[in-house]
Amino acid sequence: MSEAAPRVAPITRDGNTSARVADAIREAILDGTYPPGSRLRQEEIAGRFGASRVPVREALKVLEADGLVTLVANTGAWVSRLTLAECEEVYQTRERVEPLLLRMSAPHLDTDAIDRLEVLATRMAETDDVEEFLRLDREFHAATYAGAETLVLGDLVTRLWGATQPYRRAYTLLIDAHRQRIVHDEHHMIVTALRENDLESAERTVESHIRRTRRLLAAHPEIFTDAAPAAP
Amino acid sequence: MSEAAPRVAPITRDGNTSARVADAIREAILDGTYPPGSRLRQEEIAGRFGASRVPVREALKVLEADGLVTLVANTGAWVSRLTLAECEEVYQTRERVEPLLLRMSAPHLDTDAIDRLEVLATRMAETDDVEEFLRLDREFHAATYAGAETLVLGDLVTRLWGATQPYRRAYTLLIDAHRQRIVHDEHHMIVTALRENDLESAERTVESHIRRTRRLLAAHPEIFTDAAPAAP
DNA sequence: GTATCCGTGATTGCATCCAATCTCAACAGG
DNA sequence: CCTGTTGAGATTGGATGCAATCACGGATAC
Repeated sequence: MSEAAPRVAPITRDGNTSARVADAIREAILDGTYPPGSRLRQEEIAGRFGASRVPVREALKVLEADGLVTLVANTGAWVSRLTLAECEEVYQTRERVEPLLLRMSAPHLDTDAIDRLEVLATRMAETDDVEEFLRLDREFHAATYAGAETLVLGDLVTRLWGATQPYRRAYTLLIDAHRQRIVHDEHHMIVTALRENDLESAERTVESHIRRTRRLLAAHPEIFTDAAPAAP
Repeated sequence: MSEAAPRVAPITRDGNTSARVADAIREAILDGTYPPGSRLRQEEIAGRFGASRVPVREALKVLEADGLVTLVANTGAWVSRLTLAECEEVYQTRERVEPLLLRMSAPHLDTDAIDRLEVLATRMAETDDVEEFLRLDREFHAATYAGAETLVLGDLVTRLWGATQPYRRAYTLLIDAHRQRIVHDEHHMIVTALRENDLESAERTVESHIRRTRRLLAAHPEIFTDAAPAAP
């Protein structure tokens, strides 16, 4: 490893080092610290967390199942890179699945929760910072789904969001998305539909919200052709 | 462990022991060898495969991400057991996602492939053996999706099938599903829709095919209350 | 100048060993 | 008779070390 990375976490012996490592790597991928195509070396990561390579390997396996990391036997691990086609596939899947999750969540959202959604939607329209926009966007949609008492579907949607996060960031940087009024209109439409308990309308709105993003991504294939050391 | 389990596989050193172990455990869960709720001991599995516990643990992590195994830190691993509500959730997800996968697959299925589908559907209607019925059913639907050149959606559907496989088996045993004419009618309807390149009809048919199964499962909650040593 | 073939260093995969934690049954107390 | 506690055994979690494999640069042939 090139430089002596400082230990990010103190030594804990709580019996789930690999889970901590997985969460930290996931976080680093989602916040852009590890961009798509970058190599993940076991020893470097292990050093960074004051752990051995065993829990790191387990974490990488988990992240591979999450679709965030691509492993090649005897060769190494890279942060997954999606092609445009794969990204569209994920978005199409989201178009089908997120309306369902919203439908399951809606009945359990009380007035307070919906008020908070409105606040988030408004703050999102006002911020100029891309990272904050992304964070609020994620938080908003997560909050719309928070009522769902699901075991598998919530995890699935989280995974789908995670897989496309780097491209959402690139696209937001490119498009200046917070300026696109339609995005915020859609968010407020979702809030209204939830307030009025109109599940049909809520479902249709998220669906077209996602579809619109997919089509915009498809209109900017250059996002997917950035050069960087990558796995095949 | 009670008896010395024979080595199932010869010693290979191809650099992916953990993948082999994961596949084998998955297989064992899907074919009912390890029923839901049964405990998976690392050492026993390691012995069975002539491997050490390290690759076994990696395999268990992967299977946990697949939803097939439930891990509890410092305690152990169990084959996942779904509640009726969770199972319905998975089925509802499948109702949304599989039509999409079929739509993506259909254009790439040639006449030969569709002929083979018809053969599978017919054989399924003729068999009396539950295990064979399950195998053919799985094979039929997998074949309808085989045209899809997807990276994530195919895996997702495979996962969803895997998570519900034990309950599909229990339900088939209970219901004598191969006698239910509607099942085979639906299969043939899918074949016909594919032959006529009618994507809308194909989508709607798989959707109701899955929905019907979900409702039948919901009508037999006793499937989910079998007593067995289980994780909380 | 280009393509092919090693050989060395770096990196991964796995087995073994030790520490930490949980399970479970026997036991003491109410 | 029931409940809470405790200690031995079983089981998991993680660190270290070694063998296998791969990446990559230099040398050689054409």
